[in-house]
Amino acid sequence: MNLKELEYLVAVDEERHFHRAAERCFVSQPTLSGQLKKLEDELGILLVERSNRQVSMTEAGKRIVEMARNVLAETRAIREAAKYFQEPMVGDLRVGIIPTIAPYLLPLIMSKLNKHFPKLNFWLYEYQTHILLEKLRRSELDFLILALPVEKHEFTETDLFREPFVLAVNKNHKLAKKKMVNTGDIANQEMLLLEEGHCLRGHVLDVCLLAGAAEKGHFQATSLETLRHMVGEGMGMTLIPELAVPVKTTKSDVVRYIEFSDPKPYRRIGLLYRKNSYREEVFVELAEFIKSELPANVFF
Amino acid sequence: MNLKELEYLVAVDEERHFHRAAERCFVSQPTLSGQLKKLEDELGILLVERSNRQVSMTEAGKRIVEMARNVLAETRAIREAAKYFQEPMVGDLRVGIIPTIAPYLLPLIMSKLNKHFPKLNFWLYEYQTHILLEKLRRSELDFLILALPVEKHEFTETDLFREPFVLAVNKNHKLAKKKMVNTGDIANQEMLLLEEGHCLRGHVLDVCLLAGAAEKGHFQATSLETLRHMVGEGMGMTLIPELAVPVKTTKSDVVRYIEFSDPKPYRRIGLLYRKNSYREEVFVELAEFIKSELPANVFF
DNA sequence: TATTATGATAGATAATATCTATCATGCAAT
DNA sequence: ATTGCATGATAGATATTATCTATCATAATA
Repeated sequence: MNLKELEYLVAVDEERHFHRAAERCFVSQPTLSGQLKKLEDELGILLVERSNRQVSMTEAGKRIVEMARNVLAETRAIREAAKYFQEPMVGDLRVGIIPTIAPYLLPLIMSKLNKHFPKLNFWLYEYQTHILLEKLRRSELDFLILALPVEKHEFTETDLFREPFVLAVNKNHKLAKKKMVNTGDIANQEMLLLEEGHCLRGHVLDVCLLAGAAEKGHFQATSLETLRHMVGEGMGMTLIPELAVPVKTTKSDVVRYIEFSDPKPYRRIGLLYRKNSYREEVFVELAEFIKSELPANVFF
Repeated sequence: MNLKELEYLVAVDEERHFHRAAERCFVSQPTLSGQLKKLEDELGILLVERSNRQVSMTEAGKRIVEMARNVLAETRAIREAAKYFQEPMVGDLRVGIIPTIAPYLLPLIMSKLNKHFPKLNFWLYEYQTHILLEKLRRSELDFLILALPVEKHEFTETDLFREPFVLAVNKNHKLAKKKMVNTGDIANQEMLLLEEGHCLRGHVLDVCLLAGAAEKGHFQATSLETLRHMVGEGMGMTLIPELAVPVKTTKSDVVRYIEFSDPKPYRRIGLLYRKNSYREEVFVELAEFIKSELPANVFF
């Protein structure tokens, strides 16, 4: 068995055609045929069902081509790791961020990140936590920025900051004039929440349950911005994470944002990457840099 | 890059000596030296630090040798999978079982399993759940028999049976003469429990908390048999899983086992294996067979 | 029945992994 | 300082094998 044979097998699985598969591997069709046959002989089983009209994989072939893909992915990873060791802070970095952080955090840090790590290319992907975790596991992403904890022992967590929640109410609400609120103020209130799937929904719900507030039924929002507009329409109140609060608010704004007095409710935001990732040092350095560039209001 | 180069790298890492490493790979030392150099040239980094007196791995080498090991492990898995497809019900099967099931379940099924699957060699390993899960993840074991659920999304669960708990009391205890008990009977009682680490401890504790019983302090047992003896010594009562109850009990036995009336407390016992394991069919067939051979008292 | 698409086979060639023999280096004992 | 020893590197020859071109075999289709 060798890596080329496995490449040929994968190519045949994907092209379902020996000639095209061979072309893709930059070899002639007899070469590919021969090497594939050699692999089958060595393994003692038929992997590919050939007929003059169509190519298909046997049951064994389907299983083994998956394993072959794993092997090839790992060899790619070796090459990438080698490149990294040649020069650590160079190359592509695929970053996953949850939708309730991305639009508020990225404008604060991206230009600084690009300036400080000029040879790193950041590829940004925005998905909900469960999708990000799956993509991280499959090595489709290199690290994530999301709300902690996630409690997956295959990943390493690094804290970035604690983001306080702020109460968002309509300007006509009786709480709108207060400078500060405490959790007692929202007891027995009904809260607008994000739809299922957003981790923020769960965190806000936790705060609400603790404070004695409940979810306002039939009003689940699909994004934080929708939620904000719903508050603006006077449909209810909600909790907004600090970074999503506009920096400047004027008296004409229909939504008022009111800080909580201590102990403030908050969520932990952090960085997540695969344990023993060879780029661990990069991630740690990134985390340190991001921390140093954050506004003071997320450290309290 | 090819598989042999990776083998040579791993051998050098393990032998820390080019000649011995070459011997292990059945090639001459110049061959190994040359191929390793080729790998380093291709990757563009030094993997092995050579001096006349000692061989050591560079930082990059340490990381990459780990990845190389992964690649080689996966190729071994391909070969094993191929063997499996040649003849599915043949070969070695490494089975992990928790200590509160193994000594009671295995005598009931092992001889029948060996008769029914004569070409399968069962290698049995007894550890607590968290160790088994780690070994399963690392492919050191093929499947587990343990208490469900474990809620690891990388594994597939298959139910085997529901094992009722039975109350074990000393023959002099006031409950000893009852034919049946219900959870009300153990309210406010103190229970002897297994030490931390055994999943059975948690399950029994759940039942106790629900029934209003509490743990008897300072008396944690290291095994189910110790627990049974402690009951025999009159130190207290406990819950014993059905399969651990002796088939025949006589009036002279110091421990009395009393069934619960419905709804009986129970634990789910099942089979666990890695998702997408190519041997899934074997495990499903094994589960079916085990189910068909179990005594009726674990199905209720 | 001829045509076409497809994978298999044969034999030659190029690439390369491997071998043996030897060298270069530096530590250790004298 | 000198010699011997252990160890990895190098050179050149050889064996292995991956690959190529040309051709064949097969079956579906017109």
